[in-house]
Amino acid sequence: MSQIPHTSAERPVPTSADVARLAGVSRATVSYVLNGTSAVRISEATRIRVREAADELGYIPHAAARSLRSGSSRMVLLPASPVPVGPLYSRFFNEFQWALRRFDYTVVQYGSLGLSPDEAARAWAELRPVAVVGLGGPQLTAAGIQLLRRSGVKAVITLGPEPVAGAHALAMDHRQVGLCAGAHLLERGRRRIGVVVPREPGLEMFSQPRLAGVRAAVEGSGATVEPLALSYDEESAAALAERWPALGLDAVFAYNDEYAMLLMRALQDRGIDIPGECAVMGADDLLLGRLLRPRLSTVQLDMATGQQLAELVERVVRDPGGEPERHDMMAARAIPRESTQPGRRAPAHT
Amino acid sequence: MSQIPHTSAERPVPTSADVARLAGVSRATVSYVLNGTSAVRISEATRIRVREAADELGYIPHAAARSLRSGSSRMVLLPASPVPVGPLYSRFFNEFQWALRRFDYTVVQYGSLGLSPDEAARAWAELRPVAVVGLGGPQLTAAGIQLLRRSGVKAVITLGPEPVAGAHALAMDHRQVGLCAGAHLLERGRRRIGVVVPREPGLEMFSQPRLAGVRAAVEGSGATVEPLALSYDEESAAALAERWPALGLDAVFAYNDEYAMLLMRALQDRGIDIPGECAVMGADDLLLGRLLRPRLSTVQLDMATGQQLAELVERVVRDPGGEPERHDMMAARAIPRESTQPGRRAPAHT
DNA sequence: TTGAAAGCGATACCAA
DNA sequence: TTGGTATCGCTTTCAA
Repeated sequence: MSQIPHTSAERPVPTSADVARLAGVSRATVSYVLNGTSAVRISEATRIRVREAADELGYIPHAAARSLRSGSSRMVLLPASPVPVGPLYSRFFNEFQWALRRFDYTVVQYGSLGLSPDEAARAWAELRPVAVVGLGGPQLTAAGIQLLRRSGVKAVITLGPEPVAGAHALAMDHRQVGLCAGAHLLERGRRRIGVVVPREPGLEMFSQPRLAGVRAAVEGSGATVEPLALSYDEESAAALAERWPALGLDAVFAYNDEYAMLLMRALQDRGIDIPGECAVMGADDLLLGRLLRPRLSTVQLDMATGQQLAELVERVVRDPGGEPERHDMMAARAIPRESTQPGRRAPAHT
Repeated sequence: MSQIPHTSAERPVPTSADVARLAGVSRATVSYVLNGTSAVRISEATRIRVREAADELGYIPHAAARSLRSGSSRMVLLPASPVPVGPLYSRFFNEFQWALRRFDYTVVQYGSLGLSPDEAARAWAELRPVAVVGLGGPQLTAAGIQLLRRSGVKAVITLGPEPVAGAHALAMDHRQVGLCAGAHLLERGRRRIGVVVPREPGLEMFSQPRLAGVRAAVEGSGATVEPLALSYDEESAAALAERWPALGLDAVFAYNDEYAMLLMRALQDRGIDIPGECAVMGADDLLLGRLLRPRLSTVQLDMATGQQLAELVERVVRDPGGEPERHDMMAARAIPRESTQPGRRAPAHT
């Protein structure tokens, strides 16, 4: 009864039936025109009428209805990372999404913070994506992968360092990072190497392989490796610096450039000379490493390109039957700078 | 004909009809049991039979079918940011998603890199989300918002500094940041203030209001404000430092802590004393600012909590008719450290 | 307490 | 060249 002025907010959302009615054709014809179905020939006049009707109504197809009917969603689901990703990952993800869109996929990130792996997998499966691409480890377990496959997901691809049963893997082997760092420090004559392992949850997936890499690098050299837990705050760094003399280390690989900066500052504040008394090495080659004094030696990563990964997705979706493939797609190399230089004191500040 | 051994990969995805068949009941009963419909009483025996059948088949409901039938998706869509977000935003987003899930929403991020605003809005609308929450500005335009509303989106909420027509706004007014910084620098006796404006695209939305805030702060004080374009790389910073003497500035507000670190290093390398000759101020209160020498003064932001935003979403979805609300939800305050201290030289390095 | 059946929106086969 | 219609998986009203 009461006429609501609501700026027409109550107007129902137009469907293809509305378009058909306005254009004076059937819904089938609307579908043909709007999807450019080549198997059927429609007169130019009708095409135009349909298009105009769709425009006038502001018609937008309903993805759920379409995928229900067609049986496939062309949706690629990426479990969103709960930890802030660095510029490296960010660039990779952007590339990846862009490449997937060229293959006509819809890319969607689904955050599952606070969900158990099983709950998360269930939630993802409800969306019936055609592919799931995520970090392995706690996020994407073997059980979760099985569940996804049962609910019609054609391609499950993990990016983690460890391949997971049942999924294709784009193995970004972070041991390479540790190997590089370890080899570089050995070469510089360091013998007692500390390795920072962040206390922050969710990072074990990267930190453990990096630690293992350092261990592998020093294997048989007589050098020793000492894991050092560190939280990303000043107190933790200060406490570690306090213990430093007792540890008797002459080098430290600090997980990444940010932890390296944190620890290096704490060590310098305790009067420990870098690199004279202790070499410090980071990873990820962030800009900040070049801004520090001494300049921070680091490990640079070449990650897989998003394009490559998108091609893998497309291939696996097309042929879901194949055996899980495993691709190694990470190269690492040491970038020596001042913080690991042998036999000299840090340059004085200007 | 040909029996395919494919590890049962070809097995069709179970539907509620399969569950019904296995449990020996109708699909209606399955729906009642699995959704815990309270209006209908089902005997305990059947409930158990249905649950067991569902478990055995690994049945997972089809979200698209459900939302098609029910007419609403309970999906909240967040346009994903193409630029890597800092720890501040990351924490906020996590909180927000968590809170939304408590309201039984499904949160999905949709990246639209390389899509025009109109194309992006169309792509979002196809998913028929119940709400869209995004940064305003180039991402979410007035036209896009209208399109979304027409396709049934109940709540469109922008987070940007500027409210956009037709959307509710949780205005995070970044002018506050500039105001704080400007006021702090004035109070410290600085008169010629440079303001770094990042050249990186996508940041104007924040950098322009921050600049405007500084301008507002110095209004009438006789102090001057000089915008300084800067890219996030060493060359750009070195070039700016080169021009520094000619600029004759005695303070600079560097957009955020990272740009501040970049510029401060370049200035120090040119032999310019911080804060003696020039005060440097950052924003976002990152850990790295405390690790620099001199320690970096900064502006700390209190962003809206995710809980608050989730409540706004829920409220607007429940009552979509209301006038667009505008909430101001950002407070900022200066955190003075060494890099803006008056009348003294930087402390010597140990 | 349970089942039959309508229908959400879009697509594609078969007829006309 | 175009239209009628069955169908995808699920919810929900109405009957039994």
